[in-house]
Amino acid sequence: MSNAPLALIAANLRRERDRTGLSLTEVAKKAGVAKSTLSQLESGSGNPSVETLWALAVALGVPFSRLVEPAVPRVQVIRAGEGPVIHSEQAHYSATLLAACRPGTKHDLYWLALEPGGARESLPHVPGSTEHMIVATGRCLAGLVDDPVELGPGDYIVYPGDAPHICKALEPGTTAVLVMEHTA
Amino acid sequence: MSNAPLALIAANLRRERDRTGLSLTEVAKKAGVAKSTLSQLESGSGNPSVETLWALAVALGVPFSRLVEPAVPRVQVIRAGEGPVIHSEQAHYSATLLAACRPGTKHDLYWLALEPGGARESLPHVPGSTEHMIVATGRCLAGLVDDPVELGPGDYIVYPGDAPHICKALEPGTTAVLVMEHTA
DNA sequence: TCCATCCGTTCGGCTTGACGAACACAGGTC
DNA sequence: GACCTGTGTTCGTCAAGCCGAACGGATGGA
Repeated sequence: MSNAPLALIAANLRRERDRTGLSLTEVAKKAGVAKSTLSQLESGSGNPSVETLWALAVALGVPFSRLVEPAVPRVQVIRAGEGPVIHSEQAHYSATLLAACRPGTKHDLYWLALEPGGARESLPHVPGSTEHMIVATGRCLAGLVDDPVELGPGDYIVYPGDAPHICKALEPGTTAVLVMEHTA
Repeated sequence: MSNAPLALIAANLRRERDRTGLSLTEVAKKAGVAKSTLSQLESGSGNPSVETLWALAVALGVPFSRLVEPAVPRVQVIRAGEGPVIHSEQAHYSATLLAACRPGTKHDLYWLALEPGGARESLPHVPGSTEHMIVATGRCLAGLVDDPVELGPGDYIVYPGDAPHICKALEPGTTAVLVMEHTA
């Protein structure tokens, strides 16, 4: 979240336009903005209005945020038990980080291995974050602290990550995938 | 991706400011913009420049895109076998959509149930997309068509979604979580 | 009641983004 | 060579965003 998104926007506009293979003139016409405006934006001068940038995003066929945020990466495999184990506070669970939230992406990916006994109770973290959990094997209790839900294999739950939530295994060998989505 | 983000921005600004509990005056001062400007923006009139909106996003402690895109939900559970099955071309596999890529988010979440026999070979889809797969149960062959990798429970793989890739069960009852990340 | 202090809104001004036209340049075609 | 059509750039003009100040309203002491 740098303080000067203008250069970033310039680079993004250029990159996306290159991707489509369209000319500056074509994109400008398609978006309904003056080509002079687009030219200035791609050169890094100028502070576009939201409407202008929006029109360009539509013309380029990309989501708005693609023009305002950094770019991104190929094939990688992490074998079970190989990845960096992030938390392991109690012996009752471990979380392996599979994919960290690189700049440009908006989610972390964890593999959870849970054992009955301790409840993993998380305090709210980053405001605006959302957690998605899919149970792979076993059974567990998950969701908000004041309204947990029992889940089995293949079950899926979403809940706000910025509210107190819980995750507690009901069977030995319970595993799950956790997608931590950062909207903030 | 409506064509009039102004009303959306207005609502988002108001909502985020309410969340912080700050007054209009405070936020404006913190962001370094005139409170008159913020007032107009929250009332839906006005088409802010990127810099202005950026400053407000920083002041509110939210990512830029949070102000430009629709809001999100709360707790939701999809039981195994309940969600909409998106593809089921061959009897050899089914994909259940758990979380669709809502505007503002950047990934789809699928639960895959695979049976040996057919190979699910996907043509490249959206340029710039990336797929993350974690095997829940069973074994399968996944990755790029010309260099597949054998995976077991808990194994994780990332690969570009815009290249030809494959997913083929090696055991009956193979299940996996698929995160389709849209960077474009 | 009066005053103080906050809230958010509405009002002129200055600044700046967006536009269209004119511009310089490159690659074809005759 | 002259000519046209495309590229992307740089100008001057106009509209609009942004600003600060002045405003009406709500609250809370003294």
